[in-house]
Amino acid sequence: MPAECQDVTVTYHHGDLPAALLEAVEAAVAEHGVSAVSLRDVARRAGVSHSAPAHHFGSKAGLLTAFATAGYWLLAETARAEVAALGAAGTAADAAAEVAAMGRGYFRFAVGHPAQFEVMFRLDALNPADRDLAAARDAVYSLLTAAVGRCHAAGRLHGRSPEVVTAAAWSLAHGLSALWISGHLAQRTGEQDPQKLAKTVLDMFVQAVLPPQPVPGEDR
Amino acid sequence: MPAECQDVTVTYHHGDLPAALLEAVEAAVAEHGVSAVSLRDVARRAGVSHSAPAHHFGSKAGLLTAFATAGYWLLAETARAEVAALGAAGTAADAAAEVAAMGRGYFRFAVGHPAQFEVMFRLDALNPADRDLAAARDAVYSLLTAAVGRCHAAGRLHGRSPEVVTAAAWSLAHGLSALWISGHLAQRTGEQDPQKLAKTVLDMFVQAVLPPQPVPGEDR
DNA sequence: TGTACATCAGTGAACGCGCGTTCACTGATGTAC
DNA sequence: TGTACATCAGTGAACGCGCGTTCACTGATGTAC
Repeated sequence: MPAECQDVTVTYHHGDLPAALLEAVEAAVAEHGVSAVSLRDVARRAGVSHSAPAHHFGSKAGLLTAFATAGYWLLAETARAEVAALGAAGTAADAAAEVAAMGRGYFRFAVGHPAQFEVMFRLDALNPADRDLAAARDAVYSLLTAAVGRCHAAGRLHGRSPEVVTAAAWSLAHGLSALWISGHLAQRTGEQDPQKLAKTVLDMFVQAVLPPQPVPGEDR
Repeated sequence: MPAECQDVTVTYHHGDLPAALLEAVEAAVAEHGVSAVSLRDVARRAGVSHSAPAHHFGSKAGLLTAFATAGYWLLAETARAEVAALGAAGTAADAAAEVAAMGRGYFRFAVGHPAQFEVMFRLDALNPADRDLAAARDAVYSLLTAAVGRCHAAGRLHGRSPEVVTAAAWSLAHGLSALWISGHLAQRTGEQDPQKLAKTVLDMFVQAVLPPQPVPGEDR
């Protein structure tokens, strides 16, 4: 019945049903909100019997946990890509610029995959003890702490604690993402290009909090 | 049946059932998470028939919208109180310090009423066109824009756009709140006192982004 | 002081619904020999 | 090349459940006269 499957030979074995189910979750969340997602709805979207998702993921929480885990990996990839784009021009880049780039990556992922981003932080819907989820989360977090550590080494913390700078940078990127997705920031700032807003805000933060070694008489 | 009602004369008319229902929402959300809240559960907690909530609030979305609206008013009050506490010592305070105080108020509200804070941003569960909700939201937002405006007037924006500073401050406070409530920040920073963490982060932001008129040769 | 009446708060039975989970099953695939 | 068998993906019927909403109702309150 789904249009996109018309020309595909429908077989008993799907091929990669787990992946198809995760895509269906994205669509279902985007359409009806996280609270309205059901295993049966997801199965319907994937064109599969309603008990198939439970077969692969054990339970509703299992399905959402897998979806969130995939989200963290994709977030890590997006942040890394944004940092890599910095170095395209040349050399081992400015550590502070990397922090800003990661913020942009975080934001880009969130805005590009709002449903997934939301599920990642809907803790009451996930299996809290899941190992894979924790590993994916750790991977993302260590990207940020490493970059702040590099700023520290480069003498750009100006006496501030790395933990505090990390918490601030993470909070800023997270808040930007959540408020943009919810529509609040778009409504209040009138800004239409989310990436532009994020870049402006993040650059301001990095410039103010992680300036280069102070030059006497510097103004900004 | 609820213990706290034992010594109260139970009458047919409750007195202030709407308020009691909103308190029950808080408890229900805190216990089972937003997704698991039901009108029937809330009614049960308030010791009232399951159709009473619909009588007062029209629908489930109506109940949650009223809960969120009350949250915005309380948030505004908390932020104002934190600013007022600044002036206790003396005079018309530092505009930048007001921004930090509002951030602390935002955070204090969120941590003190996590269930309410969560519902306020669970847009898919609210009546989006509700007038009272919009008015309460506006009240909160205008507190922040006014404070940033005062910073502007005091020459503390250093050429930055007020809109961008506002977006950054809001995002930072919001991200701090969301990440603390979810437990992520507590886990990663090891900090146990949320207020202390918030104060440190917010002070750092304000000091870096909204410094006093630059003094030649200043370092920090 | 007493009676009538309008108003509104709260009730409880009934409805139809979609849900998550379970379980015995069937169909397809691949490997061993 | 062919047969047997194990494995696992996916099925579909069945279960019991709690839900939101509706609606005719009853109980309490207050006001008019």
